Amino acid sequence: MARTVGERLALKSSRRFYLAPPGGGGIHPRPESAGRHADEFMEAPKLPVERKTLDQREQMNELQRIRHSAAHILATAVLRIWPEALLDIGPPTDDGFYYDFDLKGHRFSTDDFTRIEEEMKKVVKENQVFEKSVKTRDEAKAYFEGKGQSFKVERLADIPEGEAISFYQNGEFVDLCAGPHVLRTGNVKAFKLLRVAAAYYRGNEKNPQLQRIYGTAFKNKEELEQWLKQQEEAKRRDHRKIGKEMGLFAFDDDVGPGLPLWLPRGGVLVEELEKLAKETEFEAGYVRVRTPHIVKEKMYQLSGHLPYYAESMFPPMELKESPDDAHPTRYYLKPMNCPGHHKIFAAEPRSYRDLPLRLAEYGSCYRYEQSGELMGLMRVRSLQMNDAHIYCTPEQFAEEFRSVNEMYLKYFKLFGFEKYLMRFSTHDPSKLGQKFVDEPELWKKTEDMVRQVLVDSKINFVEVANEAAFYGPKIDVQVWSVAGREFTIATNQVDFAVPKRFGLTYKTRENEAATPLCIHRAPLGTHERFIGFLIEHYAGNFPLWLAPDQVRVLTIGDEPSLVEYARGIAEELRHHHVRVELDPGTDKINGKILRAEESKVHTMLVIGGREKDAGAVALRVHGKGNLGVKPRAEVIADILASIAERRAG
RNA sequence: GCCAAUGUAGCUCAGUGGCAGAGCAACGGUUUCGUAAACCGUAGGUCAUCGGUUCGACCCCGAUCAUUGGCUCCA
Repeated sequence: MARTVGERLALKSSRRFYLAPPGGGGIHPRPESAGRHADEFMEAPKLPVERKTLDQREQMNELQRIRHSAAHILATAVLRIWPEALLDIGPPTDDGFYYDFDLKGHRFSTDDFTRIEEEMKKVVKENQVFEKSVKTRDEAKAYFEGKGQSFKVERLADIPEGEAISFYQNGEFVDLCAGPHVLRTGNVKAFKLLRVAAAYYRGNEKNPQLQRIYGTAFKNKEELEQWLKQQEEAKRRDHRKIGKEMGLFAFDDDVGPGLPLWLPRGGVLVEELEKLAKETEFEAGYVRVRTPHIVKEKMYQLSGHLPYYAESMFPPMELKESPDDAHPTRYYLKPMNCPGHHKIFAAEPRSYRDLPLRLAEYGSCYRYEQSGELMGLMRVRSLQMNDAHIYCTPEQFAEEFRSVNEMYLKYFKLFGFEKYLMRFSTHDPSKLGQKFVDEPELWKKTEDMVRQVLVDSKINFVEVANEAAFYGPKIDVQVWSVAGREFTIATNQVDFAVPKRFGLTYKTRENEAATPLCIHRAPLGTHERFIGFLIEHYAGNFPLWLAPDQVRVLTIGDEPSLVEYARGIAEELRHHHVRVELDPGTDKINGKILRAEESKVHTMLVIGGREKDAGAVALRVHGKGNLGVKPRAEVIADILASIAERRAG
């Protein structure tokens, strides 16, 4: 995880297609699907993998070399046990390494790990030297053809003419490899195999599936142990685990995969986020709209979703005028909100005086994500987006974009996000009119403006050419789940193409029709993913304003006057809309505290005879322990202030 | 969608080709207590679903569903 942004980006692979309809030959823009924007609220485009130069490879740090060498040692061991295995590649990764094999007669399973690791240990103990040699292209080809290593033969073709074709050998194992490695196998002192997985050859699903073995390696056993411990820690923060423990959300087979049920405590998180967004957006001059969940097929033909996006949409429902109606009207569940908002723009005549028009909606969308892609709350099929579309004139554009960006930063500060990456995606001028809409001046102008906004805000960002949406540049905010997966949590996109497709116009001061520019933005992404991320970010220990259980009043015993005093406190808090419960039972105070701590109740007010007599409460805060006896009024005032100010603690 | 692993009480998990188990939670009592577990009892299960093998299947086999780990996808 210590990888720099640049390194991380370089590892990502790219398989985007804006273009290339099936069998369509030439490159031309995808239909201007409004939906495209919305989806990028959800998903990160992957970044292009560029073949590393030999210079870059030389800069591999020690840990990466260890891991790269560990991959070779793994392959050495596997070939000793299964000599018929075909080899693909075995690079270091962010937190370890893998090696891809094609092995017909055997499916790797974790049961094989002990055996493979034993063999790897032998290789390490043999302390073989990693010896580099150079072959000509023909020699290399002949060598691998002789061994039947067909993947290696194909990989040879990737090496540019003029670049040396190098091999590394340790013991009996020889691999096509640009290096670098550690000096000897004995330098790989701490490693562990982690999991097996399938991986398509060259990442293309049309290619054969290889068996991939993942592992990790460190400089020494201590660092390995520490990393394994951290992985355990991460598992405890997993939003799926905490969500179950805290009763935040649930899935049910009868409801369907990827369709979360928000339980009352999770519903609190939803409500609080919406409250935050509505206040923030109101202050920023947004107006709220609402659009239906189902929309006629015609709309998605106009937006361009059909037919290209159809497979990511739930299949349509058909309305027949009569049982044998040959032309039923089809309705689709909306996969995004943009088309509806465009129609709201179009619903009334617009003047330049109406702009900027900022239409906001926490819209419910449905997407038929592939079954294998679903992941807790992070990737779902029903989602609610913190969506808005800002329609404005070119003159207003920079200011609007800037204030959207500020809204992001305000949110991130509020939640204390530190580890995120803003990725600025721009166009490639050579692909204007193909991958990108042919508006060279608008591209340049808006990209310069976006870049300036980012520079002015002094936040870290990376700029990635050729990754913009076809209709304009954009900023994606990338975060990482505790499990290490990367997600787009928020997005801010410029659109100077789709409003035209919808025929949206406003009257200028000169009384001419002009097409507005549009900004698609979702700083809080979707409830599902954002809350999933928040759960992990806070490890379920939410600040008071967000905490599903804000306050619990615990009595020491159930003596009636004591319970009465405690109930009065709870009622006063509830009157101020604090989520408070009373625990008046006969359980021992230790037991009550244990249960409150376990369910992550933020503030516990312990009430015994002494507190009652003094008009006080004993304050205890989750994770902070007993904070002592304080006057009742003071504690209540502080609770209310903390909630109103959305304090961090 | 593809490959693999997993699926036992609300939760966390034991278990065996021959009557289905524990702790916590729930429920009923007893206990009247000072900052992370007082005690006793009760109830809770089509062992994911469907089919097969077997005298007998939670266990072995197959299919399906779901989850998880990857791959692919991500408009």
